[in-house]
Amino acid sequence: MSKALPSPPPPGRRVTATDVAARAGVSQPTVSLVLGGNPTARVASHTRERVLAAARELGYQPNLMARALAKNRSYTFGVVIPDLDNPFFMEVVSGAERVAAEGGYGVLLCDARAASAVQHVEALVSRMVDGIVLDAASAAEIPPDVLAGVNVVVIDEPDGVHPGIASDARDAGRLAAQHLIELGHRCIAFLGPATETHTFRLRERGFYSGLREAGLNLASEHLLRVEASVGGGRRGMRQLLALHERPTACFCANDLLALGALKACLTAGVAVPAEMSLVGCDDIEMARIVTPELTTVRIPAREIGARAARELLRRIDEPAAGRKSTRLLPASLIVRGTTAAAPPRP
Amino acid sequence: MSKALPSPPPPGRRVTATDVAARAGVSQPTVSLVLGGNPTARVASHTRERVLAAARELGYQPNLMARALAKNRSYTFGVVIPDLDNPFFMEVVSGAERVAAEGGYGVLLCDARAASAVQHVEALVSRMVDGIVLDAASAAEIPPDVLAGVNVVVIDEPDGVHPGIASDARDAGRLAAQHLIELGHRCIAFLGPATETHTFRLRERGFYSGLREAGLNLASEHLLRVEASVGGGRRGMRQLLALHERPTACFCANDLLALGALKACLTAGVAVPAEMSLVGCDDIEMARIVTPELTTVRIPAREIGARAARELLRRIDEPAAGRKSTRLLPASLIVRGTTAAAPPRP
DNA sequence: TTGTAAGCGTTATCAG
DNA sequence: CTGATAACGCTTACAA
Repeated sequence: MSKALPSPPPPGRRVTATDVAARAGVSQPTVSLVLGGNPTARVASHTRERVLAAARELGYQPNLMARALAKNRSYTFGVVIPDLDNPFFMEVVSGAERVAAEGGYGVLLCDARAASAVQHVEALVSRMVDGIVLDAASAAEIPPDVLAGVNVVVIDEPDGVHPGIASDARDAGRLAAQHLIELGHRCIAFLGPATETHTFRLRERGFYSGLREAGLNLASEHLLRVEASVGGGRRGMRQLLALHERPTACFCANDLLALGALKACLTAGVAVPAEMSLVGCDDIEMARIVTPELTTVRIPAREIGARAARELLRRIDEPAAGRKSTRLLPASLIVRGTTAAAPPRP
Repeated sequence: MSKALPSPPPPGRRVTATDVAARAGVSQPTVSLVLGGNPTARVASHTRERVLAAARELGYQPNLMARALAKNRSYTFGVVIPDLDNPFFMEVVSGAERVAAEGGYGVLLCDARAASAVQHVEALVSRMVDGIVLDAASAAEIPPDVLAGVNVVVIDEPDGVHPGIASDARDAGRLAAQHLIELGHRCIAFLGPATETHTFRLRERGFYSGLREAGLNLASEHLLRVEASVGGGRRGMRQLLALHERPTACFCANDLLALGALKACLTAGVAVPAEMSLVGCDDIEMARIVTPELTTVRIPAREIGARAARELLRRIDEPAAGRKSTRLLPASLIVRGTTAAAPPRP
C-alpha cells in the first residue's frame, strides 16, 4: 500500500503536468519546477526523483504552446526567404535550421512568393516567434513599425536599424573583375538581377571598381538586368551574344544567372571558356556539376544562415546587445572551368 | 462626450483582445466573437462595427499561441525532410508551404540530418502541430506509438497505417526501362541509393519488370547501390565504367545520382549519349541545365507537397476521413539529351 | 521545500 | 445578443 498509484494511465488526451503531479503525489507547479529547467529552483532530491519517474512512466512531454503563453517566449524562429527554389537560400535556411534545432528552437519557414513578406511577418508575430531571419529584399518591403520590437536579423543587408549578417559583396564583385582582367579580358559584361537589393548593388559596384582600377569601363549595352533565375540568365546571355560588340567575358551576379548564361552559350555554339568566360557568384552545388564547371565567387550561405540564427539566440539572452557591428563574411574566388585567357583581338 | 475613448493607445505590450474590448466598450469575449471568425455566432452589427473599428485603430492581431491553447489547434504543420540539399525535397516543401500558407497555416521545417526524425516529431507534437508531413525514410524510423493520434501524411510510402501521397514509382522505373529498350540497349545498369525506402525499391522493381518484359536481365555487377547524392552517382558510374562488360545505358534512381553519373562520364571522356545513355528520375530543375540535358522520369514534387498539405487540411476538418486510397500521381518520361540509340555491338 | 493562487490571451459555455 | 465565468497547460510569485 506504500506505492499506491492514484492515477490510471492517461485517457485519450495528451499527458499534462497535472497528470504527472497526480501520479507523483505532488502539486502541479512542483512538476513544473522539476521539469521546467529553472536552475534557481531547488527541490528535494527525494521528490525530484518521484516526479522524474512519473514523467518517464507517463511519457510526459511539456506543451510548448502553453509554455509559450506563460513565458511569453515560443522557442520558435521565423525564416523569410524570397525564393525557395534558389539553392543559395535553401542553404541559408538549412544553416539556420541546424543551429536553431540545436538550441531547441523550431523554424517556421516562409516563402515570400506565396504571400507578401508583410503578411508573413505579421503571421510570425502572431505566433510569438522569438526572432525572425529576414532576407534583404523582403526586409525592404516591410514598414518599420511592424518590425518594431521584433528580434530581427537581416540577411545580406546592413540596413542600419536591424543587425545583419552579410557577405562581403563588394569584394565579391571586385574579385570577379580582377580575375577576368588578369586573364586579359577587356570587354566584360555584367548580368544582374532586376531587384534592387543592397547585396546585388554592392556586387555590381565592387565589380565596377575592379574594372576601374584597371582603367576599364563598362559599356552600357554590356550591363543587363534580368530576372534572377536560370531563365533570366539564358535570356540575358542571348542578348549579349547578339550584340555587335560581343564581350569576351561576363560576370553574373549569382550562380543561377551564370548557369543560365552558360546554357545559352553552349546552346548557341559559343565555346566556354574559349570564346566567352563566365564568372558566377554564390557557389551553389550545381556550379560543380555543369560542364565545364563554373568559376564563381563563393559566398558561405550555410554559414550566413547559421550565424543569423546564432545572433538571434544571442539577442534573446541579452536583449541589451547593441547592434553588433555587422562583421562581413569573406567571399573567395573559386576558379574552375568557365574562365580562360581572353582570345586574341581580331 | 458620446465618443469617450476610455483606453489610451497601448503601452509597450502587444495589443490584446482586452484592449480592443475596452476601447470598443464591450466585453473581451465579445471581441473574440467578432474577430474569431466563428460563423455560427451572430452579433449585433452595431457592436460588431465598433469592435472592428477599435481593432483596426489599435492594430490588433490575435495571439495565435493563446488561440492554440484554447482551441487545441495550432494552425501549424510540421514538415520533416531527410535532406534539404536535395532540390527534389525542397520542391516538396515549397509545394506544401504554399498551400499551408493559403490555408492560414504555418510550416515548421525539420531537417532530419540535424536531429533524428523521432526528436523532430516529438518536438512537433509538443508544439501542438495539427499535422505532419513525413518523408518515407523518416517515417520508418519512428516507433508507431509516438505517431499515435497524430495527423500524419507520409510522402511516397503507403505504409498501410498512415495516409500517403505517392508517385507511381513502379511505373517510373518501367518507363525508364522501356525507353532504353526501345533505343536498342541490351546491357543496362541500375544505380540506386543505399537507403531501403519503398519508393526506391519500387522504382527498382518497375525497372526490372520493364527489363523482364523484354526478356532482359540485370547482371549483378550492373546493380550498384551508393549514397543518394551527386558524389554517390559519380563514384557509382566510375565503377561501372571500369567494368569489363561495360553497360551502354544506366537508369539512376534519382536525378542527383544521374547528374553525378553524367559528370563521371564526361570527366572520363565517355561520350553521353553516344557511348552511354543515362536516365534519371525526379526532373529537378538542374536536369535542364546540364549539357547534354538529362533525360529523366518526371515526378511531380511540388504537387506531392501540395497534396500532402491539402490532405492534412482535409483531415483536420473531417477527422473521420478513412485512409483515403492513396491515389498515385503519374510519372512521365521526359526525353532530352542523355539518351540515344545503343551503339552497334562490337 | 512545497502548495496555493494568479495570470498568460484566447475560446467556449452558459446565464441574463 | 451580450456578459460573466471557466477552461487550455504552463510558469511564477508568494505563503505556508
